Formats: sequence, C-alpha cells, structure tokens
Amino acid sequence: MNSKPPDAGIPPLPCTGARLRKLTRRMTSFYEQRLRGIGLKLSQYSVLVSLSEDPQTLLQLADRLEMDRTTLTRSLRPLVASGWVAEAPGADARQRWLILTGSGRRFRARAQQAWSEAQQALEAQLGRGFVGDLNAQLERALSQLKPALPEDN
Amino acid sequence: MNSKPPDAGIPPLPCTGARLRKLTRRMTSFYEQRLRGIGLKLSQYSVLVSLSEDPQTLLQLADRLEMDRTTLTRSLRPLVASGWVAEAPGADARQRWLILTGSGRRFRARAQQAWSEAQQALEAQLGRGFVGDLNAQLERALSQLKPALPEDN
DNA sequence: TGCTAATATGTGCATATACACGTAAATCAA
DNA sequence: TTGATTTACGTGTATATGCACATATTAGCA
Repeated sequence: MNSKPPDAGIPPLPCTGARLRKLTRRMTSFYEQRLRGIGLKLSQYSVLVSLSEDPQTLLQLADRLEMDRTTLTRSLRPLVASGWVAEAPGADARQRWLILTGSGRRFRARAQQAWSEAQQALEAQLGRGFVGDLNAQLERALSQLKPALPEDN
Repeated sequence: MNSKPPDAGIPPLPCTGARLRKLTRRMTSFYEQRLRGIGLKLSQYSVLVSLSEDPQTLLQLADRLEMDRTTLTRSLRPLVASGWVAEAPGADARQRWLILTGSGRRFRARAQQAWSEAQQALEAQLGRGFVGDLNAQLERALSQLKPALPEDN
C-alpha cells in the first residue's frame, strides 16, 4: 500500500517550462532584431555590463550572471576576439581575470544605447505597466525557484 | 533639431530579456533533472506531445510549436534515431511527414508521467497558485508579444 | 507547355546551454 | 614536506536557437 492515495483529483497545470521557453524565444528575437545593427547578442550585453562594473574571474562572472561556467567560457570567445574583453592571469595561476578594455567600454556605451531603445520599444509595445508587472513576476519566480545545488559527486 | 525631445525623464526598466533567460535556464534545469531518468529533454517532450495528436509536416510542427523550422530539423534527429518518430514522404514530394511510431507512443506515455511529476514538483515547490499566476502572466505576454513577421526578402 | 514564382526542406555557421571528464595549481593535513 | 583534496578552468559531446544560403518541387501564368 502506498502512504499516499493515487493522484486522482488535481491534474498538473500546463507546462510552465514550455511556455517560458516560447516566450524567451520571442523576447530574445525582439531584442536581437534591435541589437543586430551593432552586432551584439543579448547575452553578450549582460557580460559587458557586468564586466563594466569591475574585473572578475570566470567563476565570479558565472556566479553573478548565474550561467554555467563552461557556457561562459565559450560566450567570451567572440568578445575577446573583438577586443572588448581582455584576459589576464592573476596571482592565483588558476584564475583567469576578465577585464573590459577601453574599446570594450566605448562599445558598451553604444550597446547600452541600443539596448535601451530595445527595452523602450518593448515597453511601448506591451505597455510600461505590463512590462513592470512581468518583471516583478519573473523576479518573484527567480527568488522562489532557487538554482539546484550541484550534487557533490 | 530633433522632432522628439531627448529622452530625459523615464529610464527603461531593467532588462526583461535577461531576466526571462535566467528564469528559463533555472526552470529548464528543474524539469530536466526530473526527466533525465528517462533520457528526455524538455523540448523533445513538446514534440512528442504535438505529434501524438496527429502526424504533421515539419513546417506544420514548427508553426504549432512556434519554433524555427531549422531548429526543429535538428531536434528531430535524436527522436528519429530512437525510433520514436518516423519520417514519411507525402503526395507532395517536398513535404516530410512526421509520425509518432508505436514505440514513440509508448515512450510518450512514460514521458508524460515523468513530466507530470516534474510539473507537480514545481507546483509543490512554488505553490500551485503562484505557478498558475505565472502561467497566466506568461500567456498574456505571449498573446501581446506577437512573433515578428519574417520580412519578405 | 515552358518559364517564373512560391513552397518545403536541408546545410553551414555562429552562438547558447550544460553535463562529463580531464588537468594544473593551491590548500591542507599527517 | 608530501600526498590527498579542493579549486579554477578547459574540452568533448549533444542539444537549442536562428540567420543566410542552397536545392528540389510544385503551382501559376503567358
């Protein structure tokens, strides 16, 4: 016998994950249409902004953006190739410091302008109140759905 | 002179796209942890469900899931390789019909069970009301942020 | 009928995402 | 001090995503 009765009554809500992915596809497309002119991906913009605050190691950056470390390794490649980000060894020879270069700072200023126009276009299209509500809801979801702690293997 | 005054007053809201992507990463991770046992990706589950309703051509499936056609081409590969989806030529030799096989149907039943447990785990962790609200908000966003019409080149 | 346009799909490329595995460097304890 | 452990990182592999370009078929029209 099971300690719980078989789940008879409450069917699960439709797939939240699928909806989220679909909206992310559309939203990314919306932004990237408007960033294409300066040749920037949305996720790269986050990297530039974070590095413009201070230099960070790969792991620090990955933690701050909450991205997989190995994803970031590869995402940085085009930024380094473009000369916007420089790598430097630290006192700890294991670490790899990431620094926004001068040209990176200048580019980031242009990127911020383009991003800002995209964000305002979004607010114009959906309504500023709606976008604010959506942001708040996403923020709540993020605060409640904590990232899975990597199992200690 | 510009016809518009420079934007002095209203700064844009923080990046909705970045938040959405971050939540999608966490959410996908949440589901896929629970689907790993049966060796299924979340996006593959959507494909199986859609094909279980009726056979479709690649383009029909892409439209229904609102995924890029070429993304789907490649996403189908492992499903075909596993024998869950079969390809068949139609009367129109350009089209490629996609059919859920018998083994695909059986697998889909198991997948649905696993998905359902994941969805219920999500509802247990975040609260069913919260997930319902989130779903509704995502649905509203989807209905208002229409996909960009591909420019006729 | 034969040329043109539209349709359905594939491939190349670049990036995004993350798991498994491997390596070098630093830390810590015996 | 040295050997085990931890830390920081890279690479291989697989899927996700979508743009640009190429190909084959079909439809439509002169």
